[in-house]
Amino acid sequence: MAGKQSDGLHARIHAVVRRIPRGRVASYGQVARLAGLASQARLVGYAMAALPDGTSVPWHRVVNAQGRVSPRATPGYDSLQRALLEREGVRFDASDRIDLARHGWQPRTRTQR
DNA sequence: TTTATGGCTGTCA
DNA sequence: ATGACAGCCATAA
Repeated sequence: MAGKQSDGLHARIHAVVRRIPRGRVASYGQVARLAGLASQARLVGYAMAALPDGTSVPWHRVVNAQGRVSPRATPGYDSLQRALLEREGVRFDASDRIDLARHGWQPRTRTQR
């Protein structure tokens, strides 16, 4: 294991984010929880921020618990995220909000439980 | 090493 | 519904 511990952490987060289907969104907390990092939603955000430009990780499918695109430090990226989501068919509310009940990613079929 | 901040979340007023 | 506080921990200076 010549790697660093953070590699596994990031890999785990990336794996979860990668599992988000197109046209769907997940919250940081949800991703964190699925990655085994319960209550560490921030780390997910940092892991996303650390992603390279040409990443294959659909970071734009990750939004906050309010179903909105979090205002990032870099201006322009927020609109980019929204554009990418709209491009996938995700609709935004008049308050720039996403209907999580409709576009929210559900890794488990809750209807059966 | 310490300090400060951050692509968050949940609870309380 | 909105606004303020605290908690979790990685990354940067």
